[in-house]
Amino acid sequence: MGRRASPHATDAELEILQVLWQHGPGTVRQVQHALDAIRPTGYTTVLKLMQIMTEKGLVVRDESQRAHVYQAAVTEEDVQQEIVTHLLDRVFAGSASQLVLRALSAKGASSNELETIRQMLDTFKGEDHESD
Amino acid sequence: MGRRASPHATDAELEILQVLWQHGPGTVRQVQHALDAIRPTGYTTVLKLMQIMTEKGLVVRDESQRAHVYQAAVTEEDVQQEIVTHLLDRVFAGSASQLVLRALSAKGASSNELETIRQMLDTFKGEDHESD
DNA sequence: ATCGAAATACGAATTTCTTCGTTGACAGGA
DNA sequence: TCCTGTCAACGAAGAAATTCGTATTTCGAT
Repeated sequence: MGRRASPHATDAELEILQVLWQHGPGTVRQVQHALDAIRPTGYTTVLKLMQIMTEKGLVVRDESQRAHVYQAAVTEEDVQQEIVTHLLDRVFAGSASQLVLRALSAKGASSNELETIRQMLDTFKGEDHESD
Repeated sequence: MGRRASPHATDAELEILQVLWQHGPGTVRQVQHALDAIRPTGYTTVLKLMQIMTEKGLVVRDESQRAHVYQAAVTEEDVQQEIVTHLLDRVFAGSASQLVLRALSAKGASSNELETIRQMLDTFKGEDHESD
């Protein structure tokens, strides 16, 4: 049958969204250049993707210029949240600590990052308190 | 055109792997019952998936019995690690702390879980030292 | 006004994912 | 033995994803 019940962005779409999130609004050409720097990517391929993303509502475009300017229509936060929620269900059986463990060992997080995470923990401890 | 060795387990495949990880080796019927309890799932659907997973090397099967017994051929750890690594690249631009943040807010982690995570942080601080 | 570069639109070809119907094999009981 | 229920095998159908070739439009420079 079809794909996911919830409108997930695909891998290729996520790559494009990352470019838009990091560099702000841009033309197809600009996005294609950014992607091509990482991996050979054709112009029409990127164009087609971005047209589909427009239909899906993942991006919006300003057609007032000859080279249309595209902009992310979903926030980085929302997309990240959705994917992580889905991931917890499907791969981690709901265990957030398992996920965190994998995230840490995935890249040998720096002390800097560890400190950032520690502060987040404190924040959460203050906000949300429920015993098990 | 064979299927790639062990690229990415799909969503449906991950559901099956979870059952095998949690309950150990089982027949198609057993897995189908487990999945059906969560969501209506046909027998032949599960069978087909597990046949494909065998080709991909995600599971192995013992055919000595009439009802073949399937077993996960990849560990939960490896699959989780692979997916998180991919996710960091594609959605979090390498920021582990961002991923952790989303994981925490995804389910309002319990104090119990927060404590577990805190301990993991200490472990990592001891193991890996970089900046700061 | 014309030519050429650059951009968009269109759609085809290919692959993968997911679901499920059908068929044939096989084992145990009446 | 023959019937019945269970199982694996096979393939097909439909949707989505991905890539890219070709046609068309448009802007600006000559």
